[in-house]
Amino acid sequence: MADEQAIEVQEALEAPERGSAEELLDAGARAPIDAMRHSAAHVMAEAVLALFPEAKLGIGPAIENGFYYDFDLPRPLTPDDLAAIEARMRESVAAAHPFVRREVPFAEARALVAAAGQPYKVEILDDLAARATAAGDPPPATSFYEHGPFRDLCTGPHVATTAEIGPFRLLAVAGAYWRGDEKRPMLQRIYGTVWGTEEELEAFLWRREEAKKRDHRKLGVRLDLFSFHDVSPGAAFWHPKGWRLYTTLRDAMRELQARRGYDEIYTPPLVHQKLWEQSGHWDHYRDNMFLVEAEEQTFSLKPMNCPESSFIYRSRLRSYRDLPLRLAEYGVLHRNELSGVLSGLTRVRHFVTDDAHIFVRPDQIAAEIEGLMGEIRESYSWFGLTPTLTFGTRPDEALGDPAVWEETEAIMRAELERSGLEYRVKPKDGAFYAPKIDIQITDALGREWQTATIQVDRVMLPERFDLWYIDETGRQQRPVAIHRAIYGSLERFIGVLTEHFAGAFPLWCAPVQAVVIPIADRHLDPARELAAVLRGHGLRVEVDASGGRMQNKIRVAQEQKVPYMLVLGDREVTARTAAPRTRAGEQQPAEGWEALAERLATESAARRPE
RNA sequence: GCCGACAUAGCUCAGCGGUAGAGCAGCUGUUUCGUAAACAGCAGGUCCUCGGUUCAAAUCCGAGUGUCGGCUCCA
Repeated sequence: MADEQAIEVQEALEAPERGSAEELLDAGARAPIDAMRHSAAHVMAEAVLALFPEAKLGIGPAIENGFYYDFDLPRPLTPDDLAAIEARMRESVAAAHPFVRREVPFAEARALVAAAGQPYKVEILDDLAARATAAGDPPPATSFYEHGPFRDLCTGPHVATTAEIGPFRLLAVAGAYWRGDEKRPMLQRIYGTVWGTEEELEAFLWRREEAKKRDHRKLGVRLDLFSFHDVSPGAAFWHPKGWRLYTTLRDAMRELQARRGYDEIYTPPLVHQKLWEQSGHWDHYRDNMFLVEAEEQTFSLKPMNCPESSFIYRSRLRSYRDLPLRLAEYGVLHRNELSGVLSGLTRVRHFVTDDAHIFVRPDQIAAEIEGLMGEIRESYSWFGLTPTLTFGTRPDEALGDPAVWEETEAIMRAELERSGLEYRVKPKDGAFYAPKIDIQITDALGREWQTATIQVDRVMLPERFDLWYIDETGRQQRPVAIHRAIYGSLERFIGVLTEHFAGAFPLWCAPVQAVVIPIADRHLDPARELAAVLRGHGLRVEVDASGGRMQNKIRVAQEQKVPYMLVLGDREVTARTAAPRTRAGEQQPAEGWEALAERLATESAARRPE
């Protein structure tokens, strides 16, 4: 059942560059990097005020990699403005203004910011006062930080002088609602990055460039995997190569699921309104659903599979002996995401998840989770990824008996421990109907993505859809419904993999596993024969029949990131061999066709990440 | 949805009031080549859509569509 959080494949948090230098001190300045970044925000505000005296200041915190500051300005900023602001900032840094802290009584502080014509700052203070009053406290003491001509309401801390701000760069300007509230004014947010050393700044900018190069939206076009068209925003058109990748990933998961005792089902994508009323989506999720009218009835494209799987569960009487019942479904889902948030494959309106609903008896929860951990560990090893886990516990407004929650959470926690995988706990971060384990992966550029999720639901599906089974004493019992996905959305997973591997997919899932390269046209027929031999072993092979030179064919295959290039010239044709070259540039000794086919097929079947 | 930017050949981009351009890819021909680009020629466009300004619009203005950067980080 579940609301939007059920299988939250869409909510991946892209958190660029975690860890690294964040908490490090700059050796020279001895200032924590956050103080440096926050100080840079002040310096930027100083520069903006110098250029736009009428600017109203929002907030300007340190963030991952840098800082931002929000401004209410008379006109939109241009890239030229950014350059001008950055130039003024450098002057301020060169002037080495000391940061001076001043403690100021509340009333005086309020008068100061009001006199300065800073309504957002006044609002911040009024909020603080209101909160203090609500807690029965007197208005809080406040502090200002000053440097040179600039003064800002601020708790600090800051570096000693503006000269201690490390190498920085302004990055972008973007709209941001005041306090993240779409009903409040839209401010202009300027993002910047600051680092302790020039090398770190360069490294950051390099990673940023590299991330741009690896962007799956660009690689998807270059590798001919998929395309997007305005006739269906937020939905990929899969080209033959992309679809090969897609089906290969899906079929690998199907193979694993078959081994693990899953059954696969398929339920209709178009479902009557009344189901959504029963599930609760009609009240809570309608805005995100695509509605379709037919004969004065309202249907919706399903945003998730859960409710319909309950029909299959209830299609016959279930015995305790039938459980666990593992129903996997590659259902086609549609969610009407706001047009502004769509982004390549990672934020789409149409997608498919490797979804499953597992119905178990309460005494089977632990064993099932243990099994799921194994599934996750195995499938992520295909890509050389090590998942990290996040355990979300009971939120404040949760459905169901707190005692049952506690019991479930205890079981899950024990299994997390046993799994040996790294995990963190986010208290109260569970779905409102189920504690959950979210799975994150960190890609080759250190970016973290959320993919899979496991939710142990003892309320929503079981109760709301009135599911039960007959126990050994003949009584009706509620099953537990475990919602789980491992890849999450295939679309998104492919987007993440594309960026992780920079398009150089492991052999086992590469859309084209080998290209046969005839040196001259007289080698074309043998090349086709070789390709047939390889295809006979289930390999995905192409022949480069273009009129180009061998060097050019290698270059093309190299750019297409094909794992193996099999060169065929006079020597090889005579000997019925081929000379393999890997995309890493390694030249391997010529090998007989059959032996080569067997070797590559074995390598492929092993599903190794390379 | 909201703020800003962008939309020119299959791809990457130039042109920014006066006859639509390049590189790559494609096609044709020549070359038949030994591990990351042979040579030559040809073809390729409602300059996103609709409306407006102008003698004249890819270019300026407005609306629409799509794409991109953001809209969580609370002095």
